[in-house]
Amino acid sequence: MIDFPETYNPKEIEPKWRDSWLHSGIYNYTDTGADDYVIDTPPPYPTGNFHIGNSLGWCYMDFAARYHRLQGYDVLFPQGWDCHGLPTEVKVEENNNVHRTEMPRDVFRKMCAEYTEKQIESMKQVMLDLGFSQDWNHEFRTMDPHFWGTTQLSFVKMHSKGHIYRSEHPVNWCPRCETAIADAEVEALDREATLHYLIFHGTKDKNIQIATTRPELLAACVAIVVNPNDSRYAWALDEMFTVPLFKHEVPIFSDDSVDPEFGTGAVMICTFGDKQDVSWWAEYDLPLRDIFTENGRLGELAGSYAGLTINEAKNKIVTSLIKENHLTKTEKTDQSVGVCWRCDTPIEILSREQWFVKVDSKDILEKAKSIDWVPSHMFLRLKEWAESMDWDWVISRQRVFATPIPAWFCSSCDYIAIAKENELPVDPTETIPSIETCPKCGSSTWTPEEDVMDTWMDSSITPLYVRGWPEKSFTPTSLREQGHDIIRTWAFYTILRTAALVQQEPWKEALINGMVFGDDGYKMSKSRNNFVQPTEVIQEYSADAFRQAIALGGHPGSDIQFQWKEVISASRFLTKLWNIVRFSSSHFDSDLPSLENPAYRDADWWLFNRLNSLIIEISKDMENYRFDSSLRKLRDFIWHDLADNYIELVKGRIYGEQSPEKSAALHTLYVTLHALTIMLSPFVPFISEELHSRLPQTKNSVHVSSWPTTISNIPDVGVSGDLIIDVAQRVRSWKANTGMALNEQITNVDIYVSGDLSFDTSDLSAAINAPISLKSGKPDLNLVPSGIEIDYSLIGPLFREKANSVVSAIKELPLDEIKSQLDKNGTLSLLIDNSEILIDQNAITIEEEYQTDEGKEINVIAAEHATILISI
RNA sequence: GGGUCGGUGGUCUAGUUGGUUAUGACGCGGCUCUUACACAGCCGAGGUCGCAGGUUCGAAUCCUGCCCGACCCA
Repeated sequence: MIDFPETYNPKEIEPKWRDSWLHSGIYNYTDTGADDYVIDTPPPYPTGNFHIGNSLGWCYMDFAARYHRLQGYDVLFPQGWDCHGLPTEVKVEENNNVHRTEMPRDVFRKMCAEYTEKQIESMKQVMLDLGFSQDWNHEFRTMDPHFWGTTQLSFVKMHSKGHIYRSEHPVNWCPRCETAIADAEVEALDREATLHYLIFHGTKDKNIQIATTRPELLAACVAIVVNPNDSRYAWALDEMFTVPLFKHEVPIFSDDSVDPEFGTGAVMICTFGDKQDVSWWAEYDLPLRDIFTENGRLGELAGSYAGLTINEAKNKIVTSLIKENHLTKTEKTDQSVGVCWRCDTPIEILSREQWFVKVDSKDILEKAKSIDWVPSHMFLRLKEWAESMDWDWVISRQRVFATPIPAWFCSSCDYIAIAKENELPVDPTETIPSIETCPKCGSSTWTPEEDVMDTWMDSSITPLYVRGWPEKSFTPTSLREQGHDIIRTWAFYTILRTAALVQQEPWKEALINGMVFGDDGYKMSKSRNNFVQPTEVIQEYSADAFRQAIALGGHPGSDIQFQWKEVISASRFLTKLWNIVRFSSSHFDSDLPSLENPAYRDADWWLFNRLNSLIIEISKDMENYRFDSSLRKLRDFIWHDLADNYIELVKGRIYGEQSPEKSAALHTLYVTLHALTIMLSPFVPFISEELHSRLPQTKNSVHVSSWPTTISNIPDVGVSGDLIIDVAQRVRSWKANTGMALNEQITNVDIYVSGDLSFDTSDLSAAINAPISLKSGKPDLNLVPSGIEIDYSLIGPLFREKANSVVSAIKELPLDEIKSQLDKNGTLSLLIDNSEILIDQNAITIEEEYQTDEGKEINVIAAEHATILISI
C-alpha cells in the first residue's frame, strides 16, 4: 500500500472522520428488523460545559452503543437536553439585566430558550469531538413544545388515574429561589449553631426551660414536647405554658422521639422548624401558626418583628429575651440544616397549596428489582432511598421557564379544570380551557395556574419519549446509563413515572458510573488546580487517547481518577498500533483477503488460536460492560502477542521471496488486523476507522461492520506454538543480555524437546538467525537437580495438620536422594513420627538445570518445554 | 449515627469458587538505534495485599472487630 503516512496524526484524522460520520449518518437508527438496542440517554442540563464527569457516562454509552451495532442490533442512541430550570433563568436575568417578574412570561421564556440553544451548541461540539455516536435525528429538547406537550400529557394521564393531586401540605421552600422544592433537592449541610435555653412561664406556678437553636420561631410555637420517660417533667404534662414575648399559651405532651440528653430534654414545636415538627404537628393535630413569608422573612404573626429576615429576627428576639429575663444561657452545638441544592440557601418549611405526585415505594421497588443493575449493589441505593421516602413528591414550582401545569381555577368556585389530552401542549396563561364554562358553577371566568412543573417531570419520561409513547406501545428500553449520585432523583423518578404511566420498568439494564476525580485523587475544582477538561486532553493528545484513559480508569461503577499517565500510555499504544498496521500493509496487496487455502505454518495457527480466545473473552467482557478488562486485553494482545511475538517471528517470511508461506503470514496478519480494528472500534473509533479503511478490500466504515466470529478449523498447535514463541523470546533476550546484536548470526542452535514433540522451525530459525536442529531426548550434558517444587494442593488436603511437617521433611532430604527415589519407585518415602509415609511423584516436581562444562563454547537456556543449546 | 463501596510496589490499577513465586501501566536505574515503531526492545530495583484477631494444612481472597477514604442518607 502506498501513501501511508509515517506518523500517526490524530489532529488530522479525528476531525476528518468526525465530519464524515456526521454527514453520512451511519449512526442513525434504522429498523432492519433486528433486535433493538435502545439507550435511554439521560439528557444533560445545558450548562454549556460538557465536563469530564459527563464524558465518563457518555463514553460508557458510546462503547455499549458501538458494540451492539457491531453485534447486529438496531441501535438507538438518542441525545436529549434537559433545558428547563432555575440556573438558566438566573443566568438570563444576569446577562440581560432583567427580572423575570418584570416582563411578559413568553418573552422571558424566549430569552431562556435562545440562551439554552447556545449552551447546547458548545456541548454538542465536545460530544462530536469525543467521537460519540448519537443519532442526531433523535435529538430532543425538553423545552420544545412536542416534548413538554408529552410531559403535560403524562401529567393529565397521571392526574386522571389519581397519581397527581393538589392540596395544602407543608413543603420544602427555598426562600431565595422562592419556590417549593422536593426532598431530593434538599441537601444536608453541617454547621455550628447556638443553642438557646429559654424559660417558659407556666400558667399555674412552675416554669419550664426549653432549648432551641431557633428562637426566631417563637411566634410559631404551638407546643412543648418531652420524653415520656423523663421524670423531670412528669409534673408538667397537664399544664399550659406561655410563650415568651408573644404571650400565647401552648400545651405540653410527651413523645418517644424526644432525646432527653439534648439540651434540657424539653423542646418546642413550631410550624415549622423542621420535618420533625411537621410529623408532630400532624400526629397531635396541632394548630398552624404560619410564620414565614415566601421570600424568607417573618410574617404578620411575628408582630413587631414582622418583615425582618431570619437572621435579623433572631438577633432582635434574642435581645428581647435577655431583656425580659427569658434567656438563661447559650451554648454551641453542631447541627445539620437542609439547604437548597441549587443555591445552598437554608430551606424553610411552608404550608402551601401545591401539586403532588403520590409516591408508591412498594411499586417502585418492585419495578426496580426487575432491572438488571450494573454493578448490582447500586440497587441498594435506590432501595434505601425509596424506603426512606415519607413525603409525596411536590412537583409544582413557582418559576417561569418550565413546563406549564395545564390547569385553570374557576374564579367563582373551587373547581379546577385540567386540560384535555387533545388541548396539549397548552400554556394556561395564554388560553382558557376548552370546556369554557365551569361544569360546577357555570362561571366562564378562569384563573390560569401560573405554577410550572419540576424539571424532573420532563426528564423522568425520557424512556417513554424515546420509545414514541403514547403513539407506540411501550416496551422497556435496553439501557440507562447514569451516575450513582443521581439514583435518588433521575433513576427514582423515572422508575416511578414509568410504573405509574405504563406499569413497566423503564429499562432492562441500569449501568451506573462512578465519579471522576482529579489526578491527585480529590474532586476536581478550579481552586485545587486539578481541573481537566476533555477538550484539553483532545488537544494535547487525542480523543482516542482520552477514551482509553476513561475506559481503563476502573471497572464501571467505581469512582475513577483521571490520570494523565493513562492518556500518555494510551497515546503510545495508538502510535504502536499505527506502526503495526503501517508495516503490515506495506506488504499487503489488494487481493490478499481472498487468498485461497493459505499455506499456514505453526506460528500462524498459534496466532489464530490466541485471536480466537481473545474474541471470546472480549465479547464476554463487553456483554458485562467490563470495558476496562476488555480494552486491557486488546492492548495486551496487540502489543505482545501480535507485535512482540508474531510479527518478529514471521519477519523472515515477510521479507523473504514470494512464496505460499509468505502469503500465508500476510494473510494471517490481515485477518487479525481486520478483526482487531473492529474490536477496537468501540474504544478508539477514529484510529480504527482510519486503519480499517487502509486495509485491502474495505469499502464500508468499520462502524457498520460485523463483530468478528472465531475462526473455524484451526488446529490446536498448543505446546508447539507456545514453544516457538517461548524459544524466540528467550534467545532474543539472551542476545540482548550478552551484548549481541539481535540480528547477529549464530552458528548453531540445538533444541531438545521432550517426547515426540515436533514443530516447524523455519520461522524460528529466521527470527533468531541461526540454523536449528530439533533433537529429541536429552542433551549430552550434566543435568543436576537444582530445587524442588511442591504441589500444596495435593499435599495439603492429603495430610492436613501434618502437611507442614511433611513438607519440611521433604525439604530436608538431599535433592539427589529425592530424585533417585522418585525415578526408581515413583514415590518418595518419608519417616514421620516413626511411621512411613509415601509421597506420590505428582506432588513433587524436581527442577533441574544443565551444567555447562568450562571448556565448551556452548550456552544452555532452559525453556518451558525445551532445552536450548547455543553454539556461537 | 445508618447504608453502600473501597484501602494491593512512589502513583494509579487487575486479581477473591482459598493452593504458598500478586497483574499491568506510569515513574525510576541500567543496556541496546536490531530493515514498523527509541512514543521501541531487553534487563532490573521496588509490595509485611489498611490494622488486629479468627477459621484452615494453607488467607490479598472467608469470618469478626477496628482504623482510614469516597458517595448516599439521617
